[in-house]
Amino acid sequence: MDRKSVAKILKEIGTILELKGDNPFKTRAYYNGARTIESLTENLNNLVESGEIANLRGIGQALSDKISTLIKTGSLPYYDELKSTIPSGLLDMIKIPGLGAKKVKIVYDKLGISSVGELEYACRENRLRDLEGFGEKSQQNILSGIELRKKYNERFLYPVALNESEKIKNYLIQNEKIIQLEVAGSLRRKLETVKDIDVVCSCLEEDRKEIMDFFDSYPEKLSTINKGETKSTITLESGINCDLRLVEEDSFAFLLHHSTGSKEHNTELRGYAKELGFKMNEYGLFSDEQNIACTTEEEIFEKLNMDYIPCELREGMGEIELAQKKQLPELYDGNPFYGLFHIHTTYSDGANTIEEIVEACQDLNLQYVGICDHSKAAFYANGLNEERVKQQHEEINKINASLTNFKVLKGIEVDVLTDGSLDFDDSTLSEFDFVVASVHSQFNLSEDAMTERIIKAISNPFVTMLGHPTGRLLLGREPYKVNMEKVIEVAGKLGKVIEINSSPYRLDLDWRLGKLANEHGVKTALNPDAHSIEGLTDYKYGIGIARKGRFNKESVLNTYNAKKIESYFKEKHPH
DNA sequence: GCCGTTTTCGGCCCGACTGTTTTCAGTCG
Repeated sequence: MDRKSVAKILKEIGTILELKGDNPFKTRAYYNGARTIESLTENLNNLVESGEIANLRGIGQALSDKISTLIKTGSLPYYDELKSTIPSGLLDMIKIPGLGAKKVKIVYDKLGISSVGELEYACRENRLRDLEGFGEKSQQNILSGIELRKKYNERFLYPVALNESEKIKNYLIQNEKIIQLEVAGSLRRKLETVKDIDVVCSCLEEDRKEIMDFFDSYPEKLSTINKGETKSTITLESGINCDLRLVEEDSFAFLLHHSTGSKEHNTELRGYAKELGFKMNEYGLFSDEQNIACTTEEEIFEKLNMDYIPCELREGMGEIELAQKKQLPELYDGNPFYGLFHIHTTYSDGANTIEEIVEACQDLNLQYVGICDHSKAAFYANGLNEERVKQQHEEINKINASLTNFKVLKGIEVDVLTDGSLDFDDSTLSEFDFVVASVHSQFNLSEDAMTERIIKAISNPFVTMLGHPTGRLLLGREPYKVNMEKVIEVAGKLGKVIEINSSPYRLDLDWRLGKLANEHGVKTALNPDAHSIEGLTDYKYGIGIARKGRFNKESVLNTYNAKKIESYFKEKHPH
């Protein structure tokens, strides 16, 4: 059993305990344990084997026993028994907005409802309305929650949410009563998918009502979820919820921090502040009844005697401890950025010619571009055979001869076949400046087979980079099963690059593995995997992910200037 | 269930809003 499955089971135990009305702190202990396991970079099997598992923060005797049982036997009697005490549908019901453990329990106990379908039916028959603690409104809210869930599947791609946030920002800044305004939340953390948009503002107390009315009159509003004096939520026509919170100027930095951090980051930081004798909330930092003024987030961290934590890191994944020790890594900030790799052209499935791509890259002030069309196994994408590779190289030679201060690099996105071999032989591969190896078929192998397949592919001396390592399509397709820990380890040993595929549909390498990649000295490249000129600038999404993954400037290949990248590839090229 | 430089018990982050109540529980972030 793998790390993710263990985490999922622990989380589910937490939810079931919550449904059964068990001690809320016990419930939380399971959630915390799940999170710890989920964000592990060490191999879980090894930790269990050595017994170190019990030393992890948040994992005590009980949890370490259960995790060990899961790892060793693949199942957990405690979990199975617990699960058999409640219908599985309750676990779905709890995901509906407005329904928590307590209310699900009431609905189940009083009406015998044990699935979302039954719940919807009961709402339509007005059977929830008369339950204690429920009413007309809650019945209606649950019903629209079910509808919305069906329609929008809960999360949105980063650029979709970003676009919506910019529109609402442009709308709100027209209101002159607003003093400061920022978009916070997971958008500001540059998370790959986003559930809602959090906007924070400062204003005078007497202007709150007017601003909230203005927010509620947003032309692209679909409906109002709640509307208070300092906090309101609306649903946009696109289906995304948007929160607005208002505070006075003195509290703005605190609210901005509060609304930016993940729940876990905030919980941990407040706990730490408390250890130092402070109380911290979205309004300020307090020592006894004394208010400690901060006008920027930088000052807040300073007052807490820790490094400033960049937004992208505020996930509650160990950044607070590092900041306390003043050991936060220096993150790549997008500068310098000299060139792109992994660009498709009309030779395979791209929309633009090499020349058009070159021109667009020059407009972006880049020094080089790596052309990477598909290889012959990708017949669906008009992949290149050996003959057309030659043609393309001749064309690139001509273009290069005509260019000053810009270089076209010869790359290829070569298909990794089922057995891990590549669909060009070494003599063809040797013609390229660099080679990206990607899996495009046979996603359903076992984890072992897939891991072996990918490791074999990157072990080919001509392969420079691994392309989209898990094949996931965000909100669309699950990653294929692969032991990325092993892949990263091998990539580190062999000096192979793992791309951060920067297409907003992929953002793969997952940033959660960045820490491990760094530990193994693996470099990355922010590859837009562009299939048109418009896609070239997708690399900017990769910058956010690289920061979340804690990559520094030196670990990002795009920071190499033309001269340096050419000599890097030459050095890596087997002779 | 976890944790400990006030350690083996008694804490465990904190506040806004809603819908239901008639002072608050539940949910959410």
